[in-house]
Amino acid sequence: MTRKEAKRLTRLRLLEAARQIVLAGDEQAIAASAVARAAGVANATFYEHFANMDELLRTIAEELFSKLREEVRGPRWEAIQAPNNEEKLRRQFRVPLEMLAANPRLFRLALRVRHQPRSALSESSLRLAGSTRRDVVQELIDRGYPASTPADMRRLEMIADVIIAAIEALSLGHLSGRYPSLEEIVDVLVLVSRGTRLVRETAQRQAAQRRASVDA
Amino acid sequence: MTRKEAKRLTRLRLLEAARQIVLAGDEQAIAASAVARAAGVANATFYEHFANMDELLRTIAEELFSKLREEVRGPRWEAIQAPNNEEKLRRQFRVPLEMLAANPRLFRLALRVRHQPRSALSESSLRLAGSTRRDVVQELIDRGYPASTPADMRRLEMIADVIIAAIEALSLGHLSGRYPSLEEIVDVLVLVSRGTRLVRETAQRQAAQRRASVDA
DNA sequence: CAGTTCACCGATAATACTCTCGGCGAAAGT
DNA sequence: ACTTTCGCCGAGAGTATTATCGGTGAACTG
Repeated sequence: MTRKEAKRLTRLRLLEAARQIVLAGDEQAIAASAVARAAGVANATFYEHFANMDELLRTIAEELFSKLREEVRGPRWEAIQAPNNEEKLRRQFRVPLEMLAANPRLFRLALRVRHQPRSALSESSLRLAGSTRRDVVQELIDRGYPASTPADMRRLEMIADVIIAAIEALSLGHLSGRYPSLEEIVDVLVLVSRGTRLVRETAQRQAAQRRASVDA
Repeated sequence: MTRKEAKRLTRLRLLEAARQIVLAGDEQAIAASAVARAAGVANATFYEHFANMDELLRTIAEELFSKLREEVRGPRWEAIQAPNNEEKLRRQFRVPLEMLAANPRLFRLALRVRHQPRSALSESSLRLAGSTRRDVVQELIDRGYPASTPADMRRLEMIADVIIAAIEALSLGHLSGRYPSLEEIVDVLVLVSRGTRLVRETAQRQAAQRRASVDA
């Protein structure tokens, strides 16, 4: 079935052309005609594959952002394997930093699109942001942060928001050349997270007290 | 000179119409004709006042973002007046939080536009971001953080970036309804900044040692 | 009061984009 | 081999925008 394959190929060519335009930062005024031109097919052919531009944009947004999510999330087990706690914490910051630095165009796209409710790309970007927050919250719970009351959960979400925002802001500084050394960035992130550990220690003390009173 | 006044008035009407469109989040596809229509003047009249859309956008960007800067920066003296150090720190977080929460459309515009190099609005937004960072760095220096070496300065800029990113991220969470209580947000910000104070204490200890060795 | 300026406007040329329609030619079916 | 399918395309109707040009009448000038 060569015909199906050919169609799949032109669809892929259209998607790839659009991906390049979007990653280059020109997604504002992206036009079906421009995508078709870049893909080397006629204008009308675009509409054989997609009902309109939004449908194509939603497709590539899904691909790009789920890829970014996997890239940032995937190597976490590696971070967890670290020999001691200090190094484990450093890796949990270093791994996402490296991933964002390695995908600057995709990272910048995610930032650009996040606050643009009218864009077809924003929905996927927001889903990515939401799942990242959930992941970080889960990580905090695994590290022993308290999560029993709604107020606890709100605090964990806030801490997660701060950690994510910090990693993003410093990655951006790295990409723009202001902070050339990733290790210096990790130093600051470790420093910042030191304050939040008070939350955990308080919770552990309280848990110990609870255990003691049960024993008594 | 009623004619000059009339002209100034229609210019203001055009600016106000554009401001509303931009703050409503429709700055992507904003058109000269749409602005003229909203301002109640003919299309051609737009070009009596501005050479093109970009010129108008740069004008309102300058106005809006310098206003936002003043609003966030202005009440700082009030924060500094606080009775004790703990309350002073809390106010230094609370004041910008309240300002961002009080200007949600403008705040969201600043976020939206920041990573959009092709937008006529981005330049002003980036200037705002840069000056905010300088302000926060200065604040850290005033609070006794070390700033003698380039590495010190980089660290202060990173800490400032983290503080700003944290305030913005949590303000956004507040606006989206996730964190209804500003006091809970301030709690988390205080917690986070606790870790960075290690930098200051180390510097002060070193300064004390220097003084001691000079005395000796 | 006569002449001039000028803020505004209607009309329009030029440009760009979306989406559809009918046809063509090669692959697929029988 | 003959027919059908279908992926692609050229052309074009419909729509929206930018930017300009000449006209108009009221404000300004002397």
